[in-house]
Amino acid sequence: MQSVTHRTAHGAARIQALTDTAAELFLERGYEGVSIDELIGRVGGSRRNVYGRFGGKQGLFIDVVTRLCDDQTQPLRDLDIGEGAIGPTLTIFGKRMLEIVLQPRTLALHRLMISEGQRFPDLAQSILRSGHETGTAILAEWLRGRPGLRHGPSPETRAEQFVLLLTAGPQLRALTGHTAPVSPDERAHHVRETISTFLHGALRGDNNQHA
Amino acid sequence: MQSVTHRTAHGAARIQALTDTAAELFLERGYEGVSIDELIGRVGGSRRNVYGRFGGKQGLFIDVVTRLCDDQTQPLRDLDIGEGAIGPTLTIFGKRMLEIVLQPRTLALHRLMISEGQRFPDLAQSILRSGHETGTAILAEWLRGRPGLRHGPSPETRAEQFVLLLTAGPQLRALTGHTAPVSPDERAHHVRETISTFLHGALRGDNNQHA
DNA sequence: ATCATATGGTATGGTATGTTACCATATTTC
DNA sequence: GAAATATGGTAACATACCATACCATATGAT
Repeated sequence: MQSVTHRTAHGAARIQALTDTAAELFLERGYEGVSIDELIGRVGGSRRNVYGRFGGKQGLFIDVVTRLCDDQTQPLRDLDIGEGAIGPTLTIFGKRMLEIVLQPRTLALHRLMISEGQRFPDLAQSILRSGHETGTAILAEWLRGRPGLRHGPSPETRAEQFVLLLTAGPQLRALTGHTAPVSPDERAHHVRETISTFLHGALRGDNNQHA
Repeated sequence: MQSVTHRTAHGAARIQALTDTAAELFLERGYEGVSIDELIGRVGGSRRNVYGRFGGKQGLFIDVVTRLCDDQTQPLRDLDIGEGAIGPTLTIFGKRMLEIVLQPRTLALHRLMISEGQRFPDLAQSILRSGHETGTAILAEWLRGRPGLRHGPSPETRAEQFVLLLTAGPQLRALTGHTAPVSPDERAHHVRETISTFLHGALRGDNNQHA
């Protein structure tokens, strides 16, 4: 293990390239699908950059995925849903959220969470928190204190219901190789269907009776 | 490749034990996590049972997972939801479906679908069809021709919405190591919340207006 | 009873991989 | 300018693993 300080400028750039390339490779093929040899072959430099700075393959993986989690959280935090009526607000939120979830990087990170969840339990939870849970928390905060919601489930539960209703289907299809709703029209249609069910339910002429 | 007929009784039992053990190991550790050496070590016999009958590790994996798909479909087909009112019917269906989804085997198969989906695309779709899609198809069939549903999404879409709303959350938590709703009470509560939102929506005093 | 076949057990080839070690060179710091 | 340190490149070590081959034996078919 070498000192963390005293980085050569060239070395710092090398480390940057190392983590960037490692991120792409890990996202594409998972933990076991990437060999240090190939990684070094692409980036250049020597193995000591991996073992000296990250303590090995596992350390590199943890470092890379942790960074990917931060990157994933950012666009969710930037998602400003404003103060409009509930219908338009959910439309804005839904379109943006669906867009983020269906990005190749988000999908790959989600796959990583499930594939390597046994080997790296803490990482799996970090991914879940930085993605899914952050999205629902933002929506829950908006829903809280908002009038007009039916009694029953908490805002957190409502928010999770909406997010799952919105994302789970397309995400599952994308992960299994089916084509997800790719065109903006298809996505808008899906968002509309989701909001309709979420707000009004499937029952016709429902007037607040119980199930 | 040896003849498929002329199986010794002893040999047939050996093959059975081979696929059974392989199923457990693959479900637990994935494709790359299992070595032929360990498999043979547990079951006994020789490697030729793998290479002669299944053509190698990939063949064994495909055979095993295909069988697991059939096993997974069976309890879904046995799920008789009868002809009752929509509320009680969804309760029955929801409880049973949630129970099936949260079984360790179902969870492991779901994880396999996502982990090895790149290496075995056809298998991933088989798993999706035999599980998720079979469940939604059964519910969609029941919903079709049923009066009282709001216009808009098709029965297939409605059924998928219900199934995702019901299963996606607990499944995701279970796959990432969080504790899923394990006690019958927790599950019943989750089913109730799901049905409430699915039937009536989140909006109070909703009287069929559009979003 | 005899022959064909399936099976067991072991050995072997070849490849891939994670990890550590060593030495020469370039770069930074004093 | 000199010492300290980071970095590059290569090699070596130790495993692990898939796949195939070979021969002796047990089992089933005729």
